[in-house]
Amino acid sequence: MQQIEEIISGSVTEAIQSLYGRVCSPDQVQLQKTRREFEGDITLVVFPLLKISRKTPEQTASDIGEYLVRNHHEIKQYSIIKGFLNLVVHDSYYLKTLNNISSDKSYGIKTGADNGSGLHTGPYGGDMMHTGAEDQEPEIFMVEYSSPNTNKPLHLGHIRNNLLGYSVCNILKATGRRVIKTNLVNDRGIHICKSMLAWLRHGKGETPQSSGKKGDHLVGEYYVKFEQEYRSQISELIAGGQTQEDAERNAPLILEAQEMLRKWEAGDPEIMKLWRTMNEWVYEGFDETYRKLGVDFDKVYYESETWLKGKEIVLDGVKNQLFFKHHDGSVWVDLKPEGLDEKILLRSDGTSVYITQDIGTAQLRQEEYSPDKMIYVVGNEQNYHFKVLSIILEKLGFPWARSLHHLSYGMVELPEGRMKSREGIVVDADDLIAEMIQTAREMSRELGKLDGLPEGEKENICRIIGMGALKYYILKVDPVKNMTFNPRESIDFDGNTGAFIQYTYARIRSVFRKAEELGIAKPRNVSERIVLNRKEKNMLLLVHDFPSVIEDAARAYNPSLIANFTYELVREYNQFYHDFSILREKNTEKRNFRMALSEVVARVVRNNMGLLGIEMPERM
RNA sequence: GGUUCCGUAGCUCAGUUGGAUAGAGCAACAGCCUUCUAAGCUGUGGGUCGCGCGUUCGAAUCGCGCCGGAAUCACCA
Repeated sequence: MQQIEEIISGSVTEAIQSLYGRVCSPDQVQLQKTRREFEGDITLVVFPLLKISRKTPEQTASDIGEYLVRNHHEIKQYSIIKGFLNLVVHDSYYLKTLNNISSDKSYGIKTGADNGSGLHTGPYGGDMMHTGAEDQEPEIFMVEYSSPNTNKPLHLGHIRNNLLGYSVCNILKATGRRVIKTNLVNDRGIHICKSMLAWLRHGKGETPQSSGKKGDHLVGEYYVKFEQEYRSQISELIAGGQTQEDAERNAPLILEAQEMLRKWEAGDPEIMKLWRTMNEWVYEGFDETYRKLGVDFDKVYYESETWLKGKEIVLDGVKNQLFFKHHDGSVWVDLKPEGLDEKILLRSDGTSVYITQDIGTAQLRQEEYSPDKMIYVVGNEQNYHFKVLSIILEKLGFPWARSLHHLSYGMVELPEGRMKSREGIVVDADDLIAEMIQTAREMSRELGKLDGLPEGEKENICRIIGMGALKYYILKVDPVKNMTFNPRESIDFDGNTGAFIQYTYARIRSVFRKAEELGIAKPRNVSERIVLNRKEKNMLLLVHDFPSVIEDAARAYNPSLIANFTYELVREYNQFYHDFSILREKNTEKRNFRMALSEVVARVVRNNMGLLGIEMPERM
């Protein structure tokens, strides 16, 4: 409600000045949307002003209401309920807004997000956002997301990560920031050695080509095989009298894997060759999953290329006495002054740990891109890690240390509880995607709505619906919260779902196809004298708010705000669609208005869903 | 045990600078298609906003203390 709120807020200040001869502070002028059950669009809460007016709430509200109606033609009338001054904004104001929006193809979107989801691009035409900031260099955001290990395929947790990261990037772009999407692939370490070892022992030369398996799944199978074998070795050792801990440390398989890691770090040609080969298989698999998910990256970092960098920085830190060495040669940082514990930075054998590598990568990113802000989309299980990382970078004196932001998101749980990869209770990303699309196919066949369309088009629509359902189901939830993934519910197409939103869009498109059939031209401009009904006004209010919702979502790194806003808008539209005719409206001015309104709603819906990475079907 | 996060209808979730009688969807039940797409719309029932105290004209929202759940505190990543 940016514009009108600014107008009203300004005139309330005026009113107070003129009525009571006092200046009030901006935070005393509290405006909000009028609740549904009362007449009005915007409500002024008068309680904070009573100290100034020294009158009753009713009298104060009445004074101000009177002033506003007299001095501002946008305000049509007012009513007072308790301490709430409800203001009715003139319909013509909203109609004017509609005309502005209609002619501004990039309404609410400052810079086109070139994500291939049909976002309207172009310069921002309106003047509702960021006034005065247009000349400044845009801020650069580097957003890291996905960051998989290369020993197994992507699962449901990665899906939330990828969708969140990708969507946040779109939203940031839409508010005019420059964004560099980045992925940090954990391609080295003990985990991949486990897969490699199991493959050497049992693989018999199996390749994706020879087996017809997707590369990441193939490698993942060997990882599972390793874990199984390792566990049975542990059991044997425990049966032989060892403690759990000793058994885990002494099992021959783990020793062999560790030996392999040492060889890798020493650059053993045989091991390197196998490592490259198996990682290549995984990348081909990942690429396919990313493509299906519709996410991509501008820059990919590999841990194997950055891990040494962190080591250098840490060793410098030792020289400068920021860190210290234990007798065994391991390097630590003391975080007790910060209320934390000591944290290891280099192992006693000199090899680097996870956080070492992250220090190096951060520095590398600064050298290459000098971003204003570095966002890490990483699960909340790593909250501690990122807290420590920030403190260490600050200790090291990097001026950009404070530009790190951990976009922490909650776990995805199944109705039965947490996913456990060791017990095979995981939702595989590829399986899930296939299942969603399959359900969309079955649903479409049942409803028969796509009958008669070419097979390819049908398939594409089902893909759009299935993926939309999945993406919406995940993105509508506030990132900070743990969420339950209920497979049955996720493929639901009723209610607050992606399909419901897509359906609304398809309906509007259908109206316009019909209009074309009937020879009804799209209106260019809408009369500003029309009397609006409740539904129409509600929608205009929402559309009017749209740019500020995107700003909020960008500020909070929270796509769910956009999802929920869009849901509210389409719910309103469906009620309107049910209660009123568009093309059959006899009054031409009204018909034109409703067409223009529908067109704008469709556009906002499409743009918003594009920010979530969700495509819109022309029919469904 | 320390730290951080979460707790709203049977279930999944909204509710964001503190504002009016806390909202949706799912599930259940009852209705609405000769019409621009019924993947829709309408209605009914369903709440100690985890509990308590405090701040305030006003608290789901802020503070403190409990209770419950999750994560984390590794020479794993």
